[in-house]
Amino acid sequence: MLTEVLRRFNRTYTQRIGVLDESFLGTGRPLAVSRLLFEIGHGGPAGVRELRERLELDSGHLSRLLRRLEDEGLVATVIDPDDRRRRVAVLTGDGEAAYDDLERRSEERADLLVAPLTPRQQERLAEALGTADLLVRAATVRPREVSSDAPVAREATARYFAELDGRFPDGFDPGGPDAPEPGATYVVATSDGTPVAYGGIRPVPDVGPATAEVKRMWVDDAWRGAGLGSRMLRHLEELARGRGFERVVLDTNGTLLEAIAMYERAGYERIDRYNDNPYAEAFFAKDLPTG
Amino acid sequence: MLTEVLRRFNRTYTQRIGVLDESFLGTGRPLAVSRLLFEIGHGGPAGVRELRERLELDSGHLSRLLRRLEDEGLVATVIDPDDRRRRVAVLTGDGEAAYDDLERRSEERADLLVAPLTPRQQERLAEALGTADLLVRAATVRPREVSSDAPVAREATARYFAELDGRFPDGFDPGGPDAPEPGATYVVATSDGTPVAYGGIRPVPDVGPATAEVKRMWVDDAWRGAGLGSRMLRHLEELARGRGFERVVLDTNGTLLEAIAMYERAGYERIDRYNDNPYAEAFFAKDLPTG
DNA sequence: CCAGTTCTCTGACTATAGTCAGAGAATGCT
DNA sequence: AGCATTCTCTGACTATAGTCAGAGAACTGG
Repeated sequence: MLTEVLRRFNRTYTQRIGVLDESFLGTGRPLAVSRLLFEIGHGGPAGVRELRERLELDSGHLSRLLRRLEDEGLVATVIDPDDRRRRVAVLTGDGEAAYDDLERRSEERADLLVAPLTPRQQERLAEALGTADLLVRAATVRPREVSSDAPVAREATARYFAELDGRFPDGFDPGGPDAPEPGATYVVATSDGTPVAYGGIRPVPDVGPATAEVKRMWVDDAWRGAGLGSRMLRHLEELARGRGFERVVLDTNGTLLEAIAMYERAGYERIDRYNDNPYAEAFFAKDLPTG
Repeated sequence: MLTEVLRRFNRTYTQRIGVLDESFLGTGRPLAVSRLLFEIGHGGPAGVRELRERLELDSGHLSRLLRRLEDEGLVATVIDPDDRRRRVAVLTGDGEAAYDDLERRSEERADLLVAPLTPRQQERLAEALGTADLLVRAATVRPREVSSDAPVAREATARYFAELDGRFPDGFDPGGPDAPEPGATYVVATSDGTPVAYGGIRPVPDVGPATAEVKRMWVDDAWRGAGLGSRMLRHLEELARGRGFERVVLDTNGTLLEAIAMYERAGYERIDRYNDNPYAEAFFAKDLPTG
């Protein structure tokens, strides 16, 4: 069913919306060059390496595209002072102008495309595309293990703490610097380089035999409702199981209602307090299926 | 707002869903060739002309692509007996197989893409994409005047009558062959060649001075809810206004509730019966703004 | 019947995309 | 210090996409 819809949409897309790419045309620049310009302009200065990965281009190819933008005076490449092998591309003044022009063109195209729709219908379209966007992005994100002091991990942790601080009535204080917990393993899911979901497990032998604790479960606000939390939780459970744990426990605060609902959906049962975490109000456990 | 969503989605699309096009790759054929094969396979034998229009290809380019498929033994082109300048492309046995292979590949890709989502989420995605698809298609459809004996007009009329026949408690009988009404003008909106909305106006001097009647308003079942009916109605009103009419009237059957609701939303008011159409139960009129 | 039009095809290109090997500088590791 | 690795770039290609003019056959409308 879905695949059919997807393919039908694919068709509609290439015929109708795909025209947006043509806004790249009419600028006198080929598509690949415009895309590169767009990518550099989008997130400020960008390392050549990163551009290559994001656009999935061959290094020779990218190099030539960059050269072309340089020749046009739209981009300047400078050597990265931290690693003098690397180069970083920055938009020049003309480059900014060309980027803005690109933005304007694609907005015009988009406006033109949806002009025949009523405001209400445009709203529905925006909502539908937003949902589809979220779900597709969520589907293409994969959790991966990460060291707790990797930049993404630090960023995820900071955002996790910030969210707790915002949601707890009296705020949240992590209490001292973020010390690595012994034996802990962290998992992060990223999209375009920024963390969107995070979580970890660590052994807690004093709570029970073969028991692990789920820590720091966090999902980016904008990504809620796409099942990332459940997937992350399942992933952590699998990870624990693979390391011989037979039971996972976790604690959480009473204000985190969605989280609690999610744990319950995932088969977690309430247990008694097993630690002295002042922020924890609810405690859960789940036996992992062996096999 | 919407344009932002659209553009964000555009990005997601090219990065994630667009990968579906890569299913064309791995077949050893370039994208354009595969797309052509897909297009020919999709709707049975296809005239070269139609293919050129649907794929928006240069005639030389298309000719070469076709030649390539012929050399591979996937397609045979035969002269159209109705017009010996034209040629029609048909899949051979091997072509059918290659087409099926293509279908299978793109389905696999789609499955893989959405595999991490739960069934519920896949449903939501399908619904969102379906809505977006409908609205985008509806937005890119434009009404155009058409002679009442053009094939699309005949098809639309037949489907209109068929629908009435299905919805009226005692069926519907157009009563004799479809005679052209004097002075009537018909408008059709097509998508990929098939009519999706239809309607017409004709002068009815005996009902009132400078008065036109809206006839045969019809919107394809699958396209309801995208505002096509209202757009068609507005288009007909504009047409009437342009021809000097100052008032439009119309009749309809009581079972066509959505239609009645639409007329009321559009500012139509109920009037007394003005004809002896046995199927008509409700009568409406609207004064056209002059200017 | 014939002048103009339509349709598809070929020839002759140009532009764009993409690939692969290897050079030269910088860095990391031991 | 020295060796392997990483990073970007150039050279040398091939493949794909897209354009334009014009030829030749077939149709159409007076």
